[in-house]
Amino acid sequence: MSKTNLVRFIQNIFPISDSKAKQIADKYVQKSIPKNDFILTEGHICSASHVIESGFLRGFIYDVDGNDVTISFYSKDTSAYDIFSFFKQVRSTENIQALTDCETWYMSYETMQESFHAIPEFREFGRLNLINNYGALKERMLSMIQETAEQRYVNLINSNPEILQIAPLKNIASYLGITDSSLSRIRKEFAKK
Amino acid sequence: MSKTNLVRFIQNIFPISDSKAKQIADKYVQKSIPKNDFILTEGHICSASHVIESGFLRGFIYDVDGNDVTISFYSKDTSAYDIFSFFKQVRSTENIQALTDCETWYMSYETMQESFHAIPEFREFGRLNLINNYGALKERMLSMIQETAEQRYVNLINSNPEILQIAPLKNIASYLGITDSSLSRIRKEFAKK
DNA sequence: TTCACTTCTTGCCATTTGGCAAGCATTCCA
DNA sequence: TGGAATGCTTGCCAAATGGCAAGAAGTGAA
Repeated sequence: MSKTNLVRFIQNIFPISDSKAKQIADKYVQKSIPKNDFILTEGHICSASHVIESGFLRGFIYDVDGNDVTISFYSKDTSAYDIFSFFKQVRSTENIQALTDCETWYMSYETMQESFHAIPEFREFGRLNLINNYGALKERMLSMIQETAEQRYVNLINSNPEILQIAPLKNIASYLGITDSSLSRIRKEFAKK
Repeated sequence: MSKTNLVRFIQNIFPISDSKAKQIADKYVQKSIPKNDFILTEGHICSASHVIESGFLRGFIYDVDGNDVTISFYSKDTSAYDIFSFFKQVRSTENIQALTDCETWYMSYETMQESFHAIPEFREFGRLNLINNYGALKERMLSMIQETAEQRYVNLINSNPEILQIAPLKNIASYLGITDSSLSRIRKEFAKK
């Protein structure tokens, strides 16, 4: 499979020459993930970062009452992994499962460490990627503080409409911080408008 | 003023030799910040990262309705700055203000870039610091999704009791994602227990 | 095809939180 | 020191959300 999208993904985060971007892209390995397969389960160290070529994955944890709580959705041109577990090489509390068949490009922790060392531009790419992820997480936390559930739902419609067609309602509800009953009602109200 | 705490702060994030830690600490410059002074105002690029030796600061934004929303509290042995604005050198939407007189160690963006380049251990320290901040933010977002306002309040009592004595109730309330009236009631209920 | 399972909706009611305003105490200045 | 501003509490009621359960519709597997 062509690494065109992967190269574009890299250059989108850190604008560098095609040749440098290709050199980085070469470190990634293709992988097919069948629907419902896990790329990470809780209690394990996250060993690889997956850049998604196609398909959707879902990250979730089990809360103290055993409820499945969706932490994040991963779609095309995002990286699916537990950042904290991966970079600190500690056990993850998170599960990441394919919602659909997926094609990804992955890189192991070891390869990433070596590549950080060998390719300064990759180091910078990695740093910017981290910062972008931090910024996105902060945005999301602010929306949890400031916005109503309905506003968060509308944001999700606008930013990631496909996921609403793919993930079951209860997953979307827990991602938004509400119950599936409430989301069902919000959706009904929103449809009226 | 002695850089003992600063050196310990560095080694706590990334265990390295005293001499390396001191070499990094040397890049930080002392600064006194009087109560109510701002170290960052919205619309400006965050130009420095402040490691707090003593005192408390508060980060906040104004939401669409002009309400003051507290994003974070900064206390001893944390860094006060807008990570995204600082590392990407873009305008911040955030304000950071001293809640009390503060003593800090700061480093400018330029010095940090030079030091990243010159000291590989500092680079690694910076990366770990970013990852720790990411992890803390993720924890906080999860608590917004999973926990009740009262649980979040109790968490704050346990993790940062001093801030409850220093920051006004409405700041703490918006930090927890609720109104000051609600927090006042939650506090009353909690006191009964 | 059938049967179990999942998904989604909805009704009922409880709980949590918000919005607003009044009242009181404290603090901060001029 | 007087007056304004700020901070906190509380009463009243509305709005948002949760918990639970029932039922309809869709899905998947033997």
